[in-house]
Amino acid sequence: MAASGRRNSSGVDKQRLILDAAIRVFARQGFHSCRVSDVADEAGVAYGLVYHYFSSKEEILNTLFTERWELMLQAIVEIDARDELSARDKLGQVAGFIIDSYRHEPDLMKVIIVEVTRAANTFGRHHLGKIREAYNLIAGIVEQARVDGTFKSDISAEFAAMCFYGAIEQLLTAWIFDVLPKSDDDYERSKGLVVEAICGGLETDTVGASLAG
Amino acid sequence: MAASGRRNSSGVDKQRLILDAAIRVFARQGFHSCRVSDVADEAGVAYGLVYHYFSSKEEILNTLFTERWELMLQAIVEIDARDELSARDKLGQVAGFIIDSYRHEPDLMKVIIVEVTRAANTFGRHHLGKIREAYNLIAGIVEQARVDGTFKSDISAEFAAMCFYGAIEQLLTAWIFDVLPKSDDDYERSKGLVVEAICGGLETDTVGASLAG
Amino acid sequence: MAASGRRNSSGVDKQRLILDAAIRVFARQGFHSCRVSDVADEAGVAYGLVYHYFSSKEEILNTLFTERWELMLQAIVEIDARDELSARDKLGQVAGFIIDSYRHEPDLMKVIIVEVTRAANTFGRHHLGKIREAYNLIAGIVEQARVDGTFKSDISAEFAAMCFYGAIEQLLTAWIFDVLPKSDDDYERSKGLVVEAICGGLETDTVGASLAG
Amino acid sequence: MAASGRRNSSGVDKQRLILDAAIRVFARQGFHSCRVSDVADEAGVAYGLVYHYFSSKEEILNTLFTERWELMLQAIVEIDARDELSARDKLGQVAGFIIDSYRHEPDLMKVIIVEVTRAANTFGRHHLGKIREAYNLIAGIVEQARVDGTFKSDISAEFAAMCFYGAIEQLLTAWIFDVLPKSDDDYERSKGLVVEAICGGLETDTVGASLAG
DNA sequence: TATGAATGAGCGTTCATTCAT
DNA sequence: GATGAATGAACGCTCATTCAT
Repeated sequence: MAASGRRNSSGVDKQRLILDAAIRVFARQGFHSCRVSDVADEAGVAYGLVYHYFSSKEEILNTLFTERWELMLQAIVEIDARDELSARDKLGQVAGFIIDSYRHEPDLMKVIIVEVTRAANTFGRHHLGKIREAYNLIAGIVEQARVDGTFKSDISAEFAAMCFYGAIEQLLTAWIFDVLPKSDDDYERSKGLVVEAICGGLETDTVGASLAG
Repeated sequence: MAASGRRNSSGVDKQRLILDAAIRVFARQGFHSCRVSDVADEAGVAYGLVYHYFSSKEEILNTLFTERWELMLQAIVEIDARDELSARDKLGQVAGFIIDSYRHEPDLMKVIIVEVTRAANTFGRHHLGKIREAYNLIAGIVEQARVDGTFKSDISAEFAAMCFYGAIEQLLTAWIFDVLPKSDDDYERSKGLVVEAICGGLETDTVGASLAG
Repeated sequence: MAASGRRNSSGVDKQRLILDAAIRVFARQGFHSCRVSDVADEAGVAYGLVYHYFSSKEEILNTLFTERWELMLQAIVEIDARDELSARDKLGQVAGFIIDSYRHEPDLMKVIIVEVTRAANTFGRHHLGKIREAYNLIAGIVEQARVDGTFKSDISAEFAAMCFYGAIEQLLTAWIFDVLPKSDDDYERSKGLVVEAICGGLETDTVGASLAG
Repeated sequence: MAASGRRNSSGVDKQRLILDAAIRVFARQGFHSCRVSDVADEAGVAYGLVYHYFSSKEEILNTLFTERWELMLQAIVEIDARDELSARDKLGQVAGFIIDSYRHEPDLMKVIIVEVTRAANTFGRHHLGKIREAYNLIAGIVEQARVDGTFKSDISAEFAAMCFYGAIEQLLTAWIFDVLPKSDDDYERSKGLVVEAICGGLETDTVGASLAG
């Protein structure tokens, strides 16, 4: 329980202190626009200590991303393992997990989305493998539903996963940059709505709608 | 026709030359990882000349974005004006326009997406207004369908626009970074599929599906 | 004649300016103990201009070394080509060239000896090939004399070259660090003495001396 | 015998451990290119301990140099005291001592030569006094021979000492950097050859040779 | 227009040294 | 003695931008 993180006499885990400070600074100023000294100042530690714990500024970001992304991958795996859930419900749980992550740690999620997953040609590049794992897990959920006939078979699972993931990431981005309103209620309702939009479609379920397809 | 672009004695529009070189260089190396001299070299001009036509490296990117984004906004406006089209068809035309843009000018679209719309806390920030215009136009199409009853009213138009735009941008991002296959056929089919996924939903149109919503 | 060195409007070759400043600064403070800004200040140019002409601080030193060492190699080759000279006379010319180099450009020679040829495990390492060329040229002169019987055959040419070069370099080092006196007369007399010491030996030419060998 | 070096409970003299580790690390990486922690790692101690025994990284090198150089000075003094030896024999003993030092402790001698005696404008500077003592002792041997007529009087003792010392140091440097071959036989023969070269001269003892002087 | 020499602020990183435990 | 976390000054290098020609 008191496992990770060295703890010095003052009971503070300086490495954690630096990581948390980095979250705030990266979220506020952006990874490229901040200096290592900004992180050190925010953490209240000396400049060099950052390099005692991390080999570079990049490694701080890598650590933040990996820590959190791994949690998400685990969560999706666990959700996918619950056989009692339908594909739609599984996707709903996934959306819920991601949206809750943003609710509880908006700065961290902002950093991960803005500086890593959406920064596809800089940091995202290094983590594309891990990012794809998430796509693949989502695609797996879709694929199962295609096989059992609840999802349309003419839309490939990979394609569907992109639409689903893209919609959620756009949602978070919209919150991050104040393009969509964000009350507790907005967050809660969004969990269901994003799944309704992607799984059920925007169209009302009329005969006309299905014919128009 | 001979509208924009000064033409010097040698008949070459150096400004255009620089812009086109910038597209290739930004796409290849990324905006932050390239130097102004890389762009100048690619264009075959002295790098001082870049500053004759553009006030800064950023202004090159701004110009590229604005040029293209304006075209897209116009296209959406025109699509939206065609009263004979259903909302789904309008969205299909929008998706088609964006996908074709990528097909015909992948480097330019890569730059716009990777360096501007997805770089929300650097360049995207400066263009958020213009980007929102696109969101709003799409939302307008959705809103019309909500009013006439073809689209679900419990999903707000703004929310739906995010899902739709996010799905398409994710699709292009996947192509850009080779996460999804990209043959001519893939491009063509995707136009219909992305609309089918978002408007019609991933689920098959069974009674069960509508009950599950 | 006006060949090397770009010349700007003010008629000054800034690259040369920087090289000459570097000679003074490196000689005064040592390569490792000076900053690039010290060189720039000494040259009276902006910091960045140093990097306009040289890719790194090291390249400045490399350039200084290579320029001068090449001259020396050429000189030795030319001396060696003069068939009318005996081996001793050739070595005398070589010693004379090196000693004159120090007389006329003590700072440059100090830098070359202290920072390159004697810094065998840092810069000397990179130039060992060129340094060996000098050893080999000297060994070539000795070898010729071994063949014609004027030099002892039991001392290999390579070994002899080391003794000769080592003695001269030590001599210059002694001058550099004020261990030996250095008047114009000292310099002139040294040219003959170092050859006399190495070729003729320290011992007087008595029967006893040869028996003692 | 149990003189220097504290011994702790575990029977290990940590100071000696650090010094020996430093010899290996300095020889392998060079003094400037290694960190204090490299030395500590090599010694298997925490790097804070290095500062318990030495006031600075430099003091480690100073200690290594001083220890060894003092031994050499003592040896030369003892050799010089042996009245039964000729000057040439004394110089032969000195050369033998230095060459044997390198044979038995090549790393230590490499460090002393490369990092101190040849690094004249950094560490050599601090030890110039001690280094000069060696020059002077050698010069003393030569001077004695000049007085008794066995050595040429027109070559000053100080000058001769430089030639002799320079030749030997160059020889060791050549071995250190693999410029000359180094078998046991090479080492043994070199002892006599270096003296033969400097005292007897490279030239064969012909009348011509003495006339040429 | 066109060139590229010249400028200089800015930043990531290293590492010797200190010190609380 | 022994540890290694903590400090912070120092420096090489980049590159957008300016400007004289």
